[in-house]
Amino acid sequence: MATHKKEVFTQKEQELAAFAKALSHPARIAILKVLAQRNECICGEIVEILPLAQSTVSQHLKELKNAGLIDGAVDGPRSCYCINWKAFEKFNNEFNHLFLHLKVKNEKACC
Amino acid sequence: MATHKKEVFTQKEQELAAFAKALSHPARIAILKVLAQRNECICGEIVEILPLAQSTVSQHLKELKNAGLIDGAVDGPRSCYCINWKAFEKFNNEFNHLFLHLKVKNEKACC
DNA sequence: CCTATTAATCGTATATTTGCGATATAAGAT
DNA sequence: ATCTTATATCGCAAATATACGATTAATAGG
Repeated sequence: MATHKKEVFTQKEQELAAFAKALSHPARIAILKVLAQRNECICGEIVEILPLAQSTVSQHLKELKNAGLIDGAVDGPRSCYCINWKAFEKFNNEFNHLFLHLKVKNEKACC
Repeated sequence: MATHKKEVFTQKEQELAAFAKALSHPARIAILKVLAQRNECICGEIVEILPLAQSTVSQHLKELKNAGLIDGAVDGPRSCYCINWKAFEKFNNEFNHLFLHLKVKNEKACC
């Protein structure tokens, strides 16, 4: 009946899942790649590069921004986005912390 | 009208997005934590630990398995799962490769 | 003020995800 | 063979996500 019992899980679990969710669509990966490659912040350029409608790109940007992975600023009539590297570092750290240090403990697979 | 234009993106982008999607739910993060902490492979224990129905847990396990993040083996009347560390390493490497080495290039934020 | 440009938002259609109970399956125990 | 235990799968309901066109908002330039 009910959907999404997210509240039941820990803060960390929800946070990590939220990060991962932001990365869970190829379009958003592609957007991040564009933002990472250009030193300048882009906006409508992304629309030209990706085979998606302007409104769709805008929506993906919004999700990335909500997740904290990018920053956005209004620059006159256009918008300027760039990657929030600190957030990426945090995600990477949390990810490594959660799993990779446990790897040493039980490297041997059991199945 | 049409949904999901995933095909339009590169193999790498789709692959990374698929990994991220597998991690994009707190329940799956929690399952992976349990699997990582126990040296032995678990199965129904997860159902007892998580506040989810057996069928729901089974479905999450299936998704993790499909994504290649865990391995599963039938052990008599029960099933045995464990983390596929190689897949995790691959995910981590791809992730770092895509973004973190670009960080050096343009550390200075622009927004 | 009017117009063009750029981006955000709204409305809508469709697809996917999530969750659960019920049922099926498979193997060990009796 | 039957019963029990442990999982997977099916079918369904509700929630989300994805994509797009159309519209709105905001600004720069004339």
